[in-house]
Amino acid sequence: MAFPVCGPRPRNAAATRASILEAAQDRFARESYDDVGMRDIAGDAGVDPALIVRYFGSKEGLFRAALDHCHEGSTLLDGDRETFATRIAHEIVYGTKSPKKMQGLQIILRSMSSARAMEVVQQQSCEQFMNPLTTWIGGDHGAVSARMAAALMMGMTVSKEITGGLDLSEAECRSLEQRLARVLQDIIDGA
Amino acid sequence: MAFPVCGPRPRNAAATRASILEAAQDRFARESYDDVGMRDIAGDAGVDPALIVRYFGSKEGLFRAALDHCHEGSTLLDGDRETFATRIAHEIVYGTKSPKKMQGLQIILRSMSSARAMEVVQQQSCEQFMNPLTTWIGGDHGAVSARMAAALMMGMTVSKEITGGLDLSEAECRSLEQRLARVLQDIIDGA
DNA sequence: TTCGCTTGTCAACAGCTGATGACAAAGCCA
DNA sequence: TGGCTTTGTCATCAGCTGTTGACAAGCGAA
Repeated sequence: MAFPVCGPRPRNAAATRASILEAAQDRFARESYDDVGMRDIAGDAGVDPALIVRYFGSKEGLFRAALDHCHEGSTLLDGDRETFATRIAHEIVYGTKSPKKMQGLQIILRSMSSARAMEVVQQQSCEQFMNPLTTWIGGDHGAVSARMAAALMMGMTVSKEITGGLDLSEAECRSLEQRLARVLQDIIDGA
Repeated sequence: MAFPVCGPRPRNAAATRASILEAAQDRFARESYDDVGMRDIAGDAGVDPALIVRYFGSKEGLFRAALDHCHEGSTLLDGDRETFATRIAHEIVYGTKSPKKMQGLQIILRSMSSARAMEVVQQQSCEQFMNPLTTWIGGDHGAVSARMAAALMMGMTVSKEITGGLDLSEAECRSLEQRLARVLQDIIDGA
């Protein structure tokens, strides 16, 4: 990621841009828009902060680009419809702290309450998350089902975040996984 | 709230303290910890910012006091167990933007991703929200059920927040309310 | 070589933030 | 009255933030 050798960074605009973008994604997935500084991202990418401004215009521009670059609305929906709920439930209960699969969702949740990032979050969460889910579920009650399913997924992520990981026993984790899968499947089936 | 007449505020420590606390609650329920400034709260309360520091020690102290002062874990659970889900569902779907009933929950969600407020949020959300809910639900699967119920409630609130209110038709709102109530009731019943 | 464009770095700025300590006045007690 | 504490205000500070413009160096073209 960062460049170990001293001296200026090798001249490679595309690679540098990619480094910045990746660093931004990682940071924004872990900390809120306000808590992440340009100097933090620049440091991670091994780059001067001024370069970020040149490439992405502003911090908000970088944030938008980072969120844009997460195409997970589709990857999350990849797979059989019958196993959707079990896959998601497993990911939620046993998934790692910062899973690449849900990086976009993490970024959205982290910065949803920052006034500066709000506009970007609103737009992107609709385009990348809610709308794909709604059409994927389909049917007359697609919008309502999508709302509920998204709420459960986001809520569980928030809940984990707030209490610092779900502190449940092994048996409780299994129970949670099963019940989560069942409720989720019922929701998307329109039960 | 603020004092219309010019000149210094009348000398009344208790009332002034209460004014600050109320202003802080309203602000923190609407904006994130980072977005709310001492000067904002002081302005709302009609007080000099320095006075806040004297009464509450620091911004974090004020935030903790504001969150402490919300005893809604109990008020939210007031009422019959059979109608719990319908009450909550109605509140979520048709509740006002900043309901007094869920002010504590709003504050928690707004500032959950701010590093500075994190510690306070973690502690308070357990004491005021998760633990009461867990014991209220009771039984062997109380902890798991509480997790899921809380996730659904928080997730719906987050979802509304992210998309700027749930833009659904009247019929969809009714459908959402009904389905939400049913799912929620099933969760707390351990189905 | 020399020119010109690209890529990266550096120092610095204006703006805002939370916090501090000196100060003024009110109210109370002797 | 005179002195003391409480209550509120003011000016100001150090620290951090995003952003800017000047500067240095790489690198291909003429």
